[in-house]
Amino acid sequence: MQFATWNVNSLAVRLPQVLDWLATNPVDVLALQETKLTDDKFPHDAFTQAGYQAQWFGQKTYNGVALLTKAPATEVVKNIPGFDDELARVITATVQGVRVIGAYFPNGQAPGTDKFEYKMEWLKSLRAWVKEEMAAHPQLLLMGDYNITFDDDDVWDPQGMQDQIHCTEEERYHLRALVALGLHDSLRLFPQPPKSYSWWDYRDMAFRRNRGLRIDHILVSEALRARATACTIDKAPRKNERPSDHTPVVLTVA
DNA sequence: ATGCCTCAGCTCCTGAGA
Repeated sequence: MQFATWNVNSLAVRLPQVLDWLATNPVDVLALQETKLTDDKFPHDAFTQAGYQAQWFGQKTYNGVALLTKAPATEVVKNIPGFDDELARVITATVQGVRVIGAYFPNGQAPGTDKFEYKMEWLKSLRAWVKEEMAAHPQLLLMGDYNITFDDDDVWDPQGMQDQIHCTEEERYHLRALVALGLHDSLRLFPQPPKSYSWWDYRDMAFRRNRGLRIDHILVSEALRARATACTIDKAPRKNERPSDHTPVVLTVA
């Protein structure tokens, strides 16, 4: 069984690329972020024709998340229960016995801003809720665009980005606190090429120069870690014409 | 350079992303 996450930066623009990718990477679950579509505009027919059922939760202009699944998705929850949020960032469902949380974590803009404070509050609420979900669902996976790096290995220029957004100690504290619930960073369960990133700026030929960040993650519960056999970053879609600035992360479990 | 690209939209500039 395979799970993947991909921030597509507008599903309206990227739909053909997502369909192409699914045709060659027929994963069981694909979590999308930054669909940037209101729910009435979600292209569910295109996914149905491709053999995927969809659950979606969007809004105008920004944010928006979805889960594409081969098998039916049940117990669907949108956003974080108990956390009042105007922004569409989280979608959760049970698929083939696995609790799947797809999330678009807040960017946070810069330390000291209102958006950074919102990111901290959001992270706190997410953690409380993930803890509850883990108690109810031993087989659990939290994947998406975290907008946080774990450490210097996730950053092309650790010195230049020290204490900058995605790399602050406060953000990393919250990321480690999620792990401390009993989750595992899938990618690092397996050997990876050095300088493995999931996002590259559109500017300055950043992808060609591999000036990137690893900010898209798949965290898995202990029960799912025991089943994991591979985790990879697929850089191929970043080479497309009009690519998303993010590229998919893929987890394989037995 | 509070910029460099890219995307959405009250669209020919601005806000936001990361």
